[in-house]
Amino acid sequence: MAATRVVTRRGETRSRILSTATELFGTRGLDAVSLDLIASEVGVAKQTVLYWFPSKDDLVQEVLSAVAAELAVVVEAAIRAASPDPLDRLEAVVKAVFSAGVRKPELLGLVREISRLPVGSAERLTEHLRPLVGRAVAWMRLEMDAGRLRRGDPTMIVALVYATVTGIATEPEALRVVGWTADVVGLRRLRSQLIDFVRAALAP
Amino acid sequence: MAATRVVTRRGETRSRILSTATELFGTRGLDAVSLDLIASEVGVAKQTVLYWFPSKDDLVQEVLSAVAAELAVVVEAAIRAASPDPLDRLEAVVKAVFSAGVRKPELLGLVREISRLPVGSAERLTEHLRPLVGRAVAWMRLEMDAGRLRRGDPTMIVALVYATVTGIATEPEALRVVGWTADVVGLRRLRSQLIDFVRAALAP
DNA sequence: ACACGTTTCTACCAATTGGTAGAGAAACCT
DNA sequence: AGGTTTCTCTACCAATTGGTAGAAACGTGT
Repeated sequence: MAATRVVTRRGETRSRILSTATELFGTRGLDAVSLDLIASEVGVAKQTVLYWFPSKDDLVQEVLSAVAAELAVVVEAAIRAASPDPLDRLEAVVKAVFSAGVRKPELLGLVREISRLPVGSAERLTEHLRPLVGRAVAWMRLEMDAGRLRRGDPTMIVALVYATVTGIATEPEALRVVGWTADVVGLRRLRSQLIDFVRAALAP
Repeated sequence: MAATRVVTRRGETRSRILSTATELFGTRGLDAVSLDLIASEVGVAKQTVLYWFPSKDDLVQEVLSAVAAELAVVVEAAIRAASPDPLDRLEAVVKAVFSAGVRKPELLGLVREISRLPVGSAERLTEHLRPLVGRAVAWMRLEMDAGRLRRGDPTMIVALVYATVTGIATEPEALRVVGWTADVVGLRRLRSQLIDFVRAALAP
């Protein structure tokens, strides 16, 4: 029986592999996801994956780059759209990141996995995010000096906000310990408390 | 050549396997750590591991129980030692958990891994932690009613504090993006900012 | 019709995985 | 001493891992 080949647009296979890999890596972890799994999920042979990405490591690198880029876009858009008041701006970013984390858990899941990436492999992610973080720190220092944000070490504060948001957005399982449910109501409640929490922590 | 057997106290091998497994699982993730690795780290054959723990899953379960128990002890001790003022008490707990996380990253690392544990497997951890969380929520509600803590949904607040502390304590790699260094000075600075952050977020 | 580059495939491979079977020490008990 | 239980080992095994070699299908230009 001759295998009937589904006609696809040029390069489409590649991008489908990339997005499937991103999702799987982000939700289950890099080690737990095999090339076979990715391939079967995409509906293709493992060797097709290895044709587009010479090795698993190459695939991981590209996934990390793509994730960092997407996150950067989300944050930038939120900043640009928000009012100049620092707490409003912060709320906009928190909301945007939280929404992204809920819609695509793999985004934050991958960022959170930096710590157990093979050394040097995380560079792809951090290099992409560094300018974003740098600007956030500078901006925060400015607002602190102007008395519109609570005083503190800006770099640590950025890190703390990041830890809080990603921590809360990536651990629905852990939240079930406190009786939280992942429905629409639960999500709204969680988001509103998250924003209150961050606002209270940073109000001058 | 006859293998010379090192004389060990009864049951010592078992506990050595357990603690080594805890450390490896917590720092590298459950999937990334093989029985062979654990065995060689302990200095024993893989089958010795399988003698004490009939399967990898059994080992994981015991590790989770042990971790949960240890965390519970740390938290309880901190609560008992602290002054009754809610913010002081909270600070004591945050300090204790943070210290534990720095001293033994695997503790919080494993808790953080709940979300990607095989379903039902996380129960061991959550069951151990549930009473602790329950008491924390009840206590927080009381203090809120008395006006000594900022108002909010107590369960969500507990979750947020947890997310903040574990997030910041388990991601030294991510912190390097903001130029943080993992030396004594960096750690002290991080801890002080973390406590300020949580205090500010919860002060009435 | 044919050649040629692109894309996907089948067929393998060595290494590693969790796990089984059973032998051989060591300690403990009459 | 001899027997039994406790503990650790060597020797395997089937399944899965990331990866290689190379053939077949496809589209395109001639």
